Amino acid sequence: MEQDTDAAAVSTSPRNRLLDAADELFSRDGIARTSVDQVLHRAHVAPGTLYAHFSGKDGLLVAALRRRLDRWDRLWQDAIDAAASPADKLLALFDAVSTYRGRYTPGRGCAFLATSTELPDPGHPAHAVITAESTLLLTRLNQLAGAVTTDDPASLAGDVLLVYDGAMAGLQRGRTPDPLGQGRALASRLIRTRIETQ
Amino acid sequence: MEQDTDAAAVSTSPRNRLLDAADELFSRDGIARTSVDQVLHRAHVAPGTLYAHFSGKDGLLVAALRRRLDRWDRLWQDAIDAAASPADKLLALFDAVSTYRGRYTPGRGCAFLATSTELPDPGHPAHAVITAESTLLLTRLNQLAGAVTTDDPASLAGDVLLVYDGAMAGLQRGRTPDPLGQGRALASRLIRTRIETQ
DNA sequence: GTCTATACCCCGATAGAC
DNA sequence: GTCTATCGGGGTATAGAC
Repeated sequence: MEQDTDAAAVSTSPRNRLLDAADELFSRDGIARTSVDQVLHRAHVAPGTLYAHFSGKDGLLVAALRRRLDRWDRLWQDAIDAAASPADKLLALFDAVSTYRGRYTPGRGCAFLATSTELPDPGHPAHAVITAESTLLLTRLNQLAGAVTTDDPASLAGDVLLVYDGAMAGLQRGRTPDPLGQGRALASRLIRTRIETQ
Repeated sequence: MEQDTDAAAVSTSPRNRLLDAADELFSRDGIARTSVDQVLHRAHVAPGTLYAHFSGKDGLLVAALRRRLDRWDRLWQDAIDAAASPADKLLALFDAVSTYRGRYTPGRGCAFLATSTELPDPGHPAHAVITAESTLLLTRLNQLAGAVTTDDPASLAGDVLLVYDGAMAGLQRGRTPDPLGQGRALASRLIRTRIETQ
């Protein structure tokens, strides 16, 4: 046995290997269906090591979500900074998702949407990170929409968020080939309409 | 003990009580986090009865999803028939969701999206019902879009599906108050734009 | 910090009387 | 069909040596 299921898993610290394994398996197979044993095996780590670094499965999940949100925050901001026009800065949301999925494990969709589905209890510790992601999306989209139009930017931000959520759900469902591209195209049209009619 | 957690649960057959309990608990707390014991207790039914009617927890889930899809199919079609214009028939999708949520247990969002998240394995028996829901949405939306515009109706149908998925994900996340109303409004604008520019 | 071994619990499913 | 009692298995978490 002892076959390497993940080649990169052995090159970093046990803590990082645990986060990598958790991130990938939770996203791919679901949280409840992924046992701690599977995570340990994939990370090449012993049980005690997990409980030395995290409070348990929940603690590992929260840490993985937090890392995911940090990475996403930075990557999205970089995409915004690289965009030239206000419209492109708003559309950078969709490009950033593509970049994220290319750089890290694509998974099956949005980990925050998936976690809020699997653990609907607002009292669960993961809920804090889920809420933080919502706050980040809402505040940043509102800022960016304000640079595109002065006529009810909150409404534009809400529309873009709705389309974004649709793309995330579309990735999860997998019934259409490219929900991200479709969402970007629709958002682009929405923005253009706003600019024209103001 | 022996307290009634659900008043209506005792008035129908054991099979229906099981379906009601499963539908509500799976949707509210998640499938994995809902134990068979909880379903049995809520349905006031003994273990053997469940396994006399269904193959097990999975079988119960599939049957509950199937009933959900049947109800949704009928209810949506009724809303379409009641609508006057082609545009309203396309928008009936969002009204039908509101009606469904009012008539049956609202739950936290879309059971098919939630199930595809919790059980991503395409080999799982629930996958057949999930696919059937996708097919129903796609085919019916394409038909309805064809009555609205002759210029690339598939694209309009795809946009409406994206907005619908966004509303479903929005219900799940619960970060904005009324994703369904917002989705209906956005879809209405998309349809109007198509009619004007053709 | 990391390993092997294991405790302890809950879950899904079944057995057998009625 | 419905009840009570229970079996077997896999789950999370911990203990104790190194």
